[in-house]
Amino acid sequence: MNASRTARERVRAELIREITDIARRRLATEGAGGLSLRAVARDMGMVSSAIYRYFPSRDDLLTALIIDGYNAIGEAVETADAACARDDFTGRWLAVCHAVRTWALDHPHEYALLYGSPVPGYQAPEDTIGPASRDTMVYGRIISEAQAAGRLNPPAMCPAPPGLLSSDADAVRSVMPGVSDDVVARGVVAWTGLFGMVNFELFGQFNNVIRHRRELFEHNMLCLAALLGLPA
Amino acid sequence: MNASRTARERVRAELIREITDIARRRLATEGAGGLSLRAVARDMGMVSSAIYRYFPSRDDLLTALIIDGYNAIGEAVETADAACARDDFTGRWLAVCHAVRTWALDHPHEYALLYGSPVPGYQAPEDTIGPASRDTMVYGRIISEAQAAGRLNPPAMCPAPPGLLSSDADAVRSVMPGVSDDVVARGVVAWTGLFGMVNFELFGQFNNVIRHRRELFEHNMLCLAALLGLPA
DNA sequence: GCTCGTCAAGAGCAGTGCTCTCTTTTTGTG
DNA sequence: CACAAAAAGAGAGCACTGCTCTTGACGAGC
Repeated sequence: MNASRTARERVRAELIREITDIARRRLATEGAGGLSLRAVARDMGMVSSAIYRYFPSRDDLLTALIIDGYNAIGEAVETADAACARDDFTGRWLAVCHAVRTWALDHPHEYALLYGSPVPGYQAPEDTIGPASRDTMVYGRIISEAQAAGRLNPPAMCPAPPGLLSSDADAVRSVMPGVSDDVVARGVVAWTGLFGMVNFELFGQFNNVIRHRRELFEHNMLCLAALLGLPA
Repeated sequence: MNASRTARERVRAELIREITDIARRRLATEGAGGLSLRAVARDMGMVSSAIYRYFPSRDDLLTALIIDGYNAIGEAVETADAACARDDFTGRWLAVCHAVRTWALDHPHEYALLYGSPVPGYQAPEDTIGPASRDTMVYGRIISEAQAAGRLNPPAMCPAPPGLLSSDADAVRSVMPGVSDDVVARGVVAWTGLFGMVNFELFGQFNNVIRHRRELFEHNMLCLAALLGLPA
């Protein structure tokens, strides 16, 4: 009986996988707003109402895609980091930056779903926050390990962070242990700077202005690395 | 005849203004995806088809809102900058940062329309690129004037920008004349860093992590000011 | 006064998310 | 093996969307 129940479960899981695959493909061509359950159903030769057996609403399908997306970019970042020498902290940071940018360029609509404007009327459920931090955890580990190795020497240029921020710094330190409030703040600058750069490129703010985007990106990420105090 | 034609034109212009006002109000509550011409028409006691006399398509209405939005944030940035002493370059930068952030928090959906993911299926027409750079021009002027006043002393920490980037730097220098390639690159870092920070706050990446957002924002913008070489 | 352009109004098309009912298929159990 | 229960598919239907087309009224210029 366990096997038979698994049989049904298996075809169900298979269908769910197929639905998300088709939805992802449609997402890539039409964008998040053009994602329609009816169209997905049509693509699989299913009647529109049947799809509600698998995803009770459009938002649930969206949630599945978001979780998959976070896991995909998280995995991309993890493998990029893993390919570097452990003590090449700047190289690891740069690899993470390029992994984020490359994944974003390869999956623009999925990236927009994760880091762009929230889909109107859609509220991200709790299930997304776990996968959502996979990439950030890799980043935090790099900083922490650089700190622990004594290779993190942030140049004295930023003002001291206001003491008010130490409680927030504690929260950040859960993914980036062992660093000072100052490094936490710089860490947020670099991390948001990375995504700010990717957003500008992807969302069109660089159109007709910046042509050598990869080069500028890499150079700017090195600037942020210097701000972080990673070795040159 | 000129007066009468003007009379007609006047009521037409008045209606267009009313439509965009209502659309903006709906945008604020429903978001870009929920912007519906029929709903706007209903709000003004108009039959849905009549609205197409004024905006031939939903995208045209969106374009109008985008242009208005760029002008609004541009104006906010301009007045914030104008309120500062001309030679307080760091203060002007900080004022610009806060103006962007405050405007974004006050008009989240409009901001998302401008700096968030592009609306699927919507292609921004040429008319938007002028107003789109109002805020950037203020920013560029601050950097240029600081440079001209000899108050821009970027700390030696970034690597030299690759020569490949000098053509892109020329393009950027059209809004930020008189600065080196190095300053151009740092300028892009700071500008994208500003919007990266605002995006993270607005799009939810700081949820459950950062509580003192204004304080962290200001501190981080000061870090970026230091990276730019603005006086402390 | 008549014509012509502008506008409001309505019907209609194709599409959407989602719900309901009805039927078929599959499954675990007496 | 037969049968009730659970799950899935199919279809109709509701209220909504953007957009088009036609019809009829109104006002300005010849």
